[in-house]
Amino acid sequence: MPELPEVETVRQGLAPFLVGSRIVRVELRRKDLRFPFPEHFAGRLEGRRIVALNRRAKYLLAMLDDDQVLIAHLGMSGSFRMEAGAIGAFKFPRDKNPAHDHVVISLETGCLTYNDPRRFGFMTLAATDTLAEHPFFVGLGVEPLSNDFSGQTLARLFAGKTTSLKAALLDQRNVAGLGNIYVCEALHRAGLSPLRAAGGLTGAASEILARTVRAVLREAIEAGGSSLRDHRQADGALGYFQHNFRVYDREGQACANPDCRGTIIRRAQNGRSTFYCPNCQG
DNA sequence: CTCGTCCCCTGGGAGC
DNA sequence: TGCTCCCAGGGGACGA
Repeated sequence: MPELPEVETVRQGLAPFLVGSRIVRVELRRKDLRFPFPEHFAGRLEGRRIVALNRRAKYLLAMLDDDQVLIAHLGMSGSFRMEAGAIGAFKFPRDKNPAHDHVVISLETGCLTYNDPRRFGFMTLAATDTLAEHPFFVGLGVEPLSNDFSGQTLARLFAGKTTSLKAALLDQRNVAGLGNIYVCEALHRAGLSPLRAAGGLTGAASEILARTVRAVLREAIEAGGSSLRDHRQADGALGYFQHNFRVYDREGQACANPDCRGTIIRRAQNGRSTFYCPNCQG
């Protein structure tokens, strides 16, 4: 699911409701998601005020007023939904208990529900000042929308690597936040074959690739992300970047590049589907 | 290092 | 309708 643009869309949608709001009650409807919830999870959240809502790679980070961070990862199918309402006025999802609503967080500003059919997502708590050393974050690569990301960065990261461009971009230790969709889309826009060795990139190609990665992420965020099955914006609205896919899930269709008469193909790389145009991606 | 494979889990779609 | 099989925005463990 959720790659960087979807997580960022969720962050932007939730921030107006969460930042400055106090957590009133936390209801856990099971003892675990991908991992067990930490000890006293609900109790450690209740009464806390959220002072900022940040994102690192595909992680959402709710900074709390006691210098703890609520870390949330959406896995493949996780989503948050915010139902705004004054305190006392919002309703805990009462009668209906939708099968995959696993966490319900009541705030002064409304009700935040975490839904995750496949339960590959998770939530945990960490101390703010140790976040950089936390196992989830210590090995994470560069943020592709930060000033640290450039063609030079890519060239340095990929130098000497024999692995494919596809695998190198998907590896969160290099660039953090890209997933299968946006790697495929960026490589197509850059005119680069996903099969090429990452270490063989020229300086010019690195620049183009860095630019297209940023462009495709920015456009996707602008579009509210890509809604395939599970992704929703925080208010429940669908993202619409999936209509702008040029290769992802377009096997057998004509290449979207107007100068190209190729046909999109799908092939497995590192156990995941890669979509690309063998004609214009060299 | 890099690869393939299997795993976590549920659901949707294709094909029979 | 129903069954089986394959596939899915992620990530990690393990062995070759």
